[in-house]
Amino acid sequence: MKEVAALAGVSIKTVSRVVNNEGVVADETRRLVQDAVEQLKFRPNQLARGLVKQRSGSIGLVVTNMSNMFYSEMTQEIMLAARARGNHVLVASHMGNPVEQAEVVASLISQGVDAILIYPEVGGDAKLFEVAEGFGPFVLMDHILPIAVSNENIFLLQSDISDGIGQVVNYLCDLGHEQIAIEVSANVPEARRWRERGFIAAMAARGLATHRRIVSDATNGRETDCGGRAVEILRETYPEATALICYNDMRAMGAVAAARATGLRVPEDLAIVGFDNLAIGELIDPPLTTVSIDKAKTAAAAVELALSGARAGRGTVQDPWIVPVQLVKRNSA
Amino acid sequence: MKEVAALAGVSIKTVSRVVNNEGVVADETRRLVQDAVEQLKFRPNQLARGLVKQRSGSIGLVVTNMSNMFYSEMTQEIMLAARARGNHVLVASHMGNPVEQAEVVASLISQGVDAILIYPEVGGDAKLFEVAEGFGPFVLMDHILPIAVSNENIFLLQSDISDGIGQVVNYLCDLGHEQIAIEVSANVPEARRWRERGFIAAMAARGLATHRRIVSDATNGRETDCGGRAVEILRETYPEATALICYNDMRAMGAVAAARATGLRVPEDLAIVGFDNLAIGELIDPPLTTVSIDKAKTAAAAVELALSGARAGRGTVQDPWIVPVQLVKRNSA
DNA sequence: CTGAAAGCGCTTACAG
DNA sequence: CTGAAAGCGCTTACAG
Repeated sequence: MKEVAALAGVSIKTVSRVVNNEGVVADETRRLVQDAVEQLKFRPNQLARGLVKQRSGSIGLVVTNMSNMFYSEMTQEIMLAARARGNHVLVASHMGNPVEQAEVVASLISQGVDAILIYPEVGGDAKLFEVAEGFGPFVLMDHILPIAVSNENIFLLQSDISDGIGQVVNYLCDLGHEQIAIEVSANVPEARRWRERGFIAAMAARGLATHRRIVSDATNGRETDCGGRAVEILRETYPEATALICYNDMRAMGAVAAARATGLRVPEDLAIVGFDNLAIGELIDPPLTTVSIDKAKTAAAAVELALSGARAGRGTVQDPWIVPVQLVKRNSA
Repeated sequence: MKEVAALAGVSIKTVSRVVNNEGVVADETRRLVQDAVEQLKFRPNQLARGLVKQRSGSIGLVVTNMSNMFYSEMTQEIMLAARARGNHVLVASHMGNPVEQAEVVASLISQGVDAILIYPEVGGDAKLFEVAEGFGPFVLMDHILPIAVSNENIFLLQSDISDGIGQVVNYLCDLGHEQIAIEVSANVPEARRWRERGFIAAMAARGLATHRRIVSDATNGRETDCGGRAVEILRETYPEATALICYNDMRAMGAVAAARATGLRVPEDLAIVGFDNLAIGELIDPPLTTVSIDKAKTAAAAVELALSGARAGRGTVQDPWIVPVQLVKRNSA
């Protein structure tokens, strides 16, 4: 910038003005500066800008594991939404490890991100909030706060899971299913109840009391293996089940593969429903019946919260921002 | 830092010394400073540090589209490799658009990334190098330079595609296939030749001259649809083919789904082979035969080039860093 | 072993 | 319409 100013014969302040297109600059002066900028291939240093403006123009995104397609599809949408508003995104994964999660968040804050979007690992909240104290906006995605938190920098954005479960249950019941199992995650006490509550309520509304909860976390942490385990457990503990609602599409795909491997026809012997509406679900055999969450809309909301914080006027801890959800009927159920 | 210095009763330089664990500091002074750091929950501002050190501690990663699982799996590995060396990663996607690609790269550079890892869109090189002029390290992944470039800041890292194709061809030939088609991308002149050359050479080595190239880019840009189109085109133009080698796993999965939809059994009527060894390939029916690229090793190499540049001593334009590749035999061929 | 000065490349708050 | 000064939060290159 100093060089540009020298070449154009003006002060750096004037260069700053034309580069940022702010204030009033004489047309001729502007042209002079623009020429110098081109000639020197000058590109403003956003780091320096960020230092004085106290905002870096980048937001941090923390996911569990990018290999789970849900996160990669969401990441894609979040990148697009962020870029549409002139921001970058720094991604990191915590791999389901609360310690790693806290470190990664601390590191992102140190790096100067303006906000953090995170799919928190359940059980890591205490450490997380300790590390993020004083920082914000801090947007928690699809998360239920286990503890009362009164931090006006924390925001909540959730898909309407229990409504989704309700749609699934009604659909399965309409199909004639009466023995329905739901797969939930072992180390997710709150989220489990979230799903479970919706499930039990929806079943009760249809006059069904017989159902079963399957806890199937695979020790290796691979989502698809969890789905496979769910089918095994189902055969052992609840063989009369005719339908299985999986925690997400990755697991549902694992469940479909496992069912096939044990000679079960899907959906004739066992109907399987997923959650997330991943693109790949359309391609497997049979195409997956699932609950679609609007990823573009969710991403836009997340970026809105990240950039506007409290001014967004939504998504507070008291009143989470809920994104609606839609059943997609295909052939696995 | 100023506050910490005040609280500890030392100069900010001393605080800097203990925070960065450099130079010599008296034990007592160190303790004083550490206490102040804890009390104030001080976290060094990496932006400021980056400004003076002229390195931000983050590297940019530009992929085509995170929804393609190949990129998300690679992103995961790159994040891990970067973090292992204390770096962050800024991700962006160019969606196959050369203009967007150039903008995204310029923006990343402006943002102060220390290096850029990119899966370049073929045909966008001119614009890309113009925008990246003077910047480096600039690591091009799985890319062939269409033009001679003598820029010591540009590095090349590639999977050994043609060896992979060779392994596939030999495997298919051993299985008895003689009519083999390969799917390539339309707007990828160089990369096309890369694959094609390996393919033709391998076929010739087995004494086979009959083969066919399928160009099947779906207009909507969805990889899986490209694979579907490939099968359609194959039925129309080369029905005697018994095997199809797809450009990648996403396309292969689309091809499997399309084959199934037209009543073709895989692999009995049509053997299908992918490329990339995505996790999901194991789960579809039939499990995908594919070429595995070592993503962790590739990511480590990429980050090495990004951080050490020319000092890595490998991966130059004249002598690209080639990562070996391995056929994974499953049931789709 | 410790600190004062200068500066990284910008912007803010003024003054002219 | 334009510019000089101060400062964002650090580090570098010194001096003591």
